[in-house]
Amino acid sequence: MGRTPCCDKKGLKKGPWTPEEDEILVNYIKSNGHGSWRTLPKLAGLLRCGKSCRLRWTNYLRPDIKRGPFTPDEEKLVIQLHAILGNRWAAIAAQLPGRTDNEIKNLWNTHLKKRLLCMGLDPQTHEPIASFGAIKQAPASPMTRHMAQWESARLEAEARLSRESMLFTPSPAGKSDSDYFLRIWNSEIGESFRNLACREESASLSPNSRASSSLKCESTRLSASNANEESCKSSKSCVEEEMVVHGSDSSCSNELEDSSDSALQLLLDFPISHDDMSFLEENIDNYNESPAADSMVCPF
DNA sequence: AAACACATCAACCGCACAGTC
DNA sequence: TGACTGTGCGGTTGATGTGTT
Repeated sequence: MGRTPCCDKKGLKKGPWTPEEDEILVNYIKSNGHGSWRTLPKLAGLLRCGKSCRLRWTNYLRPDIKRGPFTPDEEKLVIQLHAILGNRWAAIAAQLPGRTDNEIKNLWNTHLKKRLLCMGLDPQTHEPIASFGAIKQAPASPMTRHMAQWESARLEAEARLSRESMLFTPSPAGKSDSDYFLRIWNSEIGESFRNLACREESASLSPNSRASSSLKCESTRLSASNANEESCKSSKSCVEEEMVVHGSDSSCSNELEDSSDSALQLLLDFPISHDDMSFLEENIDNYNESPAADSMVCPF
């Protein structure tokens, strides 16, 4: 039993969108919302299939799209997220406000993949390629992979919710990014990272201090959970709690933006597994310092 | 200036999954 | 419970732009 096509293809236009079509689509969605994508083209008077309309809107016409080249930080973030999520472009895109899955997928296929290859890293596993004679790296443990899968699923769910809420309840200018990351940090995703941190910390402590550490972690976890339930009324305190967990000094900035940046950085820099990520961290620095890496002489 | 190679990115295609009946 | 529908995602393609010979 084959699937029925998403719409009747006869008489429907394909190929690049014209400015007129864009205008029709934008005007329609602004006044009516997209509703059912399948019926949208008919209602809006477009000779396109619903799928095409959805793609055009999400990848190009959406008002929150950020255009222009990726910054080094964004590229670093993409690489780190790819190491965790793999080719789950939508989930990765959700962590980069204003960027689309298509855009990130293109960035990966045209630049980042090549750069990793040139650095002697397998773009899929992010592990050194043996033939490059790179430092031998232990494969990630099954536990790590399992955790990554859970994180991946959680990220995706969180991402979807965030994206939807952002789409329909635009936040004041300049506030969205920080709130966005704080939301992630205080979500289950953040919780699992916090728990990981607790385990890491406990493992390196004596039994006595381990007990107090786990208490501290538990109370932190509960605090974060409560904060989450209360929509994290005090963003700063949420982040400061994480500073305690990570054994970092609590001299974080009072600025909201700085706090959320710290939260994001903690999330990204967190040693999911030293086996998994440490070599990547080292290489990412090199990669950032040599933006022309993709133009290097490389066998790939 | 022309021809060619390569890079980029918008758009399409087909599959998977969740929801509905 | 299974057929069917709608939507989203990831892989791939092809048009266009840019650089090189």
